[in-house]
Amino acid sequence: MGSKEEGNRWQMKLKEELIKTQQLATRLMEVLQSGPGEESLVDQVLSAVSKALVILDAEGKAAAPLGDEYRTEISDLKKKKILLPRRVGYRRRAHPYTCRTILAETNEDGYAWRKYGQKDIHGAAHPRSYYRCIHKHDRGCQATRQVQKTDDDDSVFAITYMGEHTCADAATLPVQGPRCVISFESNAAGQGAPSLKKECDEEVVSSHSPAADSSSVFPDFSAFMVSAAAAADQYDVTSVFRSSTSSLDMEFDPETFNFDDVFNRGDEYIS
DNA sequence: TTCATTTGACCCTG
DNA sequence: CAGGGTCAAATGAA
Repeated sequence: MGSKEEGNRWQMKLKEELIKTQQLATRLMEVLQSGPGEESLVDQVLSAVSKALVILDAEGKAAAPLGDEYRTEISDLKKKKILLPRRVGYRRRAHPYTCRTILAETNEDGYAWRKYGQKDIHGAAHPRSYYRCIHKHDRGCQATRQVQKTDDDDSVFAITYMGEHTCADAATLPVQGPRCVISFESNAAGQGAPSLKKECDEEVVSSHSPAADSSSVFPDFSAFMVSAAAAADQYDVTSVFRSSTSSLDMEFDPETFNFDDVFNRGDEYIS
């Protein structure tokens, strides 16, 4: 095809355009001072562009087309840690979503999760597993969860949900929520409890506090209520619907109530 | 061959 | 610097 010189020219041009795009996205992010959705989108754009630049730089140095031979070379460089692009757009727990922790007998909740990591946690008997929604990439679903067996009971999972599913449809909606042994409430949620991480307005779902969004954790909320009540029959389940101790001081009819509304409003209150 | 999980390294926050 | 969250290559299962 073209000469080496021509190849370099289009690479330069491409790089120029990518840099321009990167700058524009950066400016856009500043302008937006945006909500999570837009910010994450801009992040993705920035990340993609930065990665492209890294690749382009690598390719450019070799000034050769991307043949298998060259790919192997890059792979080798990576192995030797000579060519390791810094993770761009890497943001930990940057999402402003709420966290909810429950205890459940199973880590199955009907959603499709992809495990992306596991860590031994300091002082904990069991490792913590990290899951994200399988639709993170194709639908941009930001929901993640952490699953860890409790120290005192191997059969009970402490599951922390972060973010909500934005991928929900008939194919992904769970048939039934997890069998919940018990769930807690930190009534300090929104009151700045010192133990709560700043970056995560942790809201621990309570059997007493259904007004907090339980639907994202247990889309089949009534099933959750029944199992929770069965597991802890000392709870006055009916009282939860009258509870005024929750962060959302409101009454509702569980038959007709729209949990999505609660969640959305809940976010406003929480954040 | 494809896809999910494992695992070690990277990176951020306190 | 330690601890923990995330990434992505390696590996294994279907």
